[in-house]
Amino acid sequence: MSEPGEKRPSTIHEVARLAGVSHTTVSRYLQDKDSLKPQTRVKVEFAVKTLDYRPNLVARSMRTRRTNRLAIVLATGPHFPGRQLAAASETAHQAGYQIEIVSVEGGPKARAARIEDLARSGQVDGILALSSIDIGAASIDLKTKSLGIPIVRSESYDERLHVLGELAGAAEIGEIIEHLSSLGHRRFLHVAGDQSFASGRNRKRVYLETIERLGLESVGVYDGDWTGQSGVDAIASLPDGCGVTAVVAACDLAAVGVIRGARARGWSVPGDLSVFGWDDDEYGRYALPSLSTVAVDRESQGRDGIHRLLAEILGKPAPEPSVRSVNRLIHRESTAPPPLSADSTGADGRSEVQ
Amino acid sequence: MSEPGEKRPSTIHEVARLAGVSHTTVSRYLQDKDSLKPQTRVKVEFAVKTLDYRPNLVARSMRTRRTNRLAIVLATGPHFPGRQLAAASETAHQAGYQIEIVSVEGGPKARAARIEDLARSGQVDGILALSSIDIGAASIDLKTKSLGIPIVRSESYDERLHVLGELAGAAEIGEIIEHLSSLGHRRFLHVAGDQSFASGRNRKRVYLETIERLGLESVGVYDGDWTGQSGVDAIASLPDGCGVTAVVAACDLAAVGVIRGARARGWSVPGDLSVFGWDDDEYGRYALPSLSTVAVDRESQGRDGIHRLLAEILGKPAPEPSVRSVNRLIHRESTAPPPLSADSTGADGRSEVQ
DNA sequence: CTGAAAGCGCTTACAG
DNA sequence: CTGAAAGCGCTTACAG
Repeated sequence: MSEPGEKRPSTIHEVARLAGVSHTTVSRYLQDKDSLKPQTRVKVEFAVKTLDYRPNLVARSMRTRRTNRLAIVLATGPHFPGRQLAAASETAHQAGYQIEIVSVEGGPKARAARIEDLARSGQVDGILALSSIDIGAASIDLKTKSLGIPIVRSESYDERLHVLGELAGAAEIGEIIEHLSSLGHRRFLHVAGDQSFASGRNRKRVYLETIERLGLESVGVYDGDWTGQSGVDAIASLPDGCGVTAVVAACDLAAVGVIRGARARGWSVPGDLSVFGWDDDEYGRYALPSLSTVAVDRESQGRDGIHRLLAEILGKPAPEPSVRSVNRLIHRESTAPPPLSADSTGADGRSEVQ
Repeated sequence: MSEPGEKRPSTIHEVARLAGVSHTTVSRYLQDKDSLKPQTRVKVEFAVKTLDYRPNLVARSMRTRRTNRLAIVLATGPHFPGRQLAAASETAHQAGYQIEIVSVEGGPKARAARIEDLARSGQVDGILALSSIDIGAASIDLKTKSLGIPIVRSESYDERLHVLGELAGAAEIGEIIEHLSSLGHRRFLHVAGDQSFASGRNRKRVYLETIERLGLESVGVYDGDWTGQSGVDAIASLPDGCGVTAVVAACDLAAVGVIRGARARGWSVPGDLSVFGWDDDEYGRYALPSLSTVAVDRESQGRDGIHRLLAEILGKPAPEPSVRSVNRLIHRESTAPPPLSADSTGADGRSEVQ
């Protein structure tokens, strides 16, 4: 292991010796170069450069009881929150913090345990749980225990304000249905996301409530799992002649599956069936037909999450989100008015050739 | 900051006091419960449980000079290596290591600097750079410097063996062209990936070499950037009557763009134009037409990367990859023999309605 | 099998 | 402006 060229990193003492000062002075230089008299500063500067010295961050943390590191926990899955992360990293770096991403696996219980270990390991100053991870009830346990460091759950602006109550974080599903209704659609299907995720549950609930509120009809909810296959299966499971003309999918991938499933039954999209997704994934922009969807302001989510976490760490009041995060509907080729004969998805089937 | 309910985490000394033993004994208990005599062990066990004690990992690391943490560095981008990460995490956990994911931003220079800082911070025992990140020449600098900890670059099996020489990591491009050629295709187009990535460069090089080797024709290489738009633009840039019948895209997203671009010119896929992607993204499976592509064995990549890193850390010889990683071609609806009249992508254009 | 002592590499009062 | 001393919470020889 100790090979010839392998230098051990130099310590603050070695720098001090080379500079001819005490290690206290070197430490001071590290904290604030201007606290040294110029002549001393030059000597230390030289020694640091010569030895290419970097402070041992573990030792520093041990002494200061701070790490300047923030953990973002998430579950690796089909929907990796890359854009939230990028924005969160940038925000954290600006505040002088490093980000570490920790993926936690297993059930809610195992995940909560892992988060608690992390919180109490002394290795990070705070934890941001992206909303894509579901620690559910376990997060309440975490709250009541004292973990020593703040844990913040990233949520959408709407969820945070609780303004929309039951609609929290899925209000756009209501807008989608209203829009489709205004185009003339009356019979809907929802391909739900994994119900172990809050986002999946909320979208399903808002779907049902909006159908009810507007006096529309639902041919049912297909309990999917965010996959393309669930979209295919949802359509395949529909009885002939059900008369559905619009599908609200919980995510873009499921929506693409719905379109494929529709094609397999000879239904045209959007001729016979309108399909709405959620995510604004890049694929949907180029798909045939391109996908109507919900563009999520992931950057704000990541940014605001870090801001709230930093506020808690520093003991400041929770900040107002800089900009109201906008989850806006994007209308593309997969939605249109329903066919004149509302039963084109009925028993007689195919109204489009290939 | 110090709120009423906020307990400070307990220390090994407090456990020792409660158990009526020395903190040395508690530490010993933490390392190996069987090294204590049963009666003592019970007392310590009780104290640990009562105080819900967790060792401060920062202090432990400081003392042992090991962290049992591995960093995986990557650049956040359109192709997030979720599956490699999941496999890498699992492998690391089995070996008793925690994984931390660090995203490094900026140019190659800035990224290399960030990696060096990390390596010398004492916060991790080793670093795995997923091949999706390009530290290029900077990685050589990193090698020559002594960073104190091992850094391993994750590469595909082929890259590692250097068996294929120039074809490293992109051999499947050759297979794709051979297959398309066997179907009767003669004129090709390559939509290249970002040339600042090794994978982008290799695929382009193998494309050109294979075209040459098989005596085929290329109407050119469109220098793309992994996006769907680059696929659209590549097709739009083609002169009328160029006679191309097959497109080899550097990734699935570009391939989807190509299909959309073809449709915009009235070309049918695969009727007039065959399109091959690379990635086996889930979208391509459900797209219309579904996408022929290359399935990458990302799990093996992640697993093998960690195995090699652990071997270096422990000073063992580099392990043979458990299974030869197989990047296999998947043939779906987007490829077929060329049209009988080979100039269907020519000036007269549209051979398919809608 | 157990305890007293040293020390990992830093930072931060406290003196001067 | 600078230095000597204490200490962050652990682990690990070294004695007993």
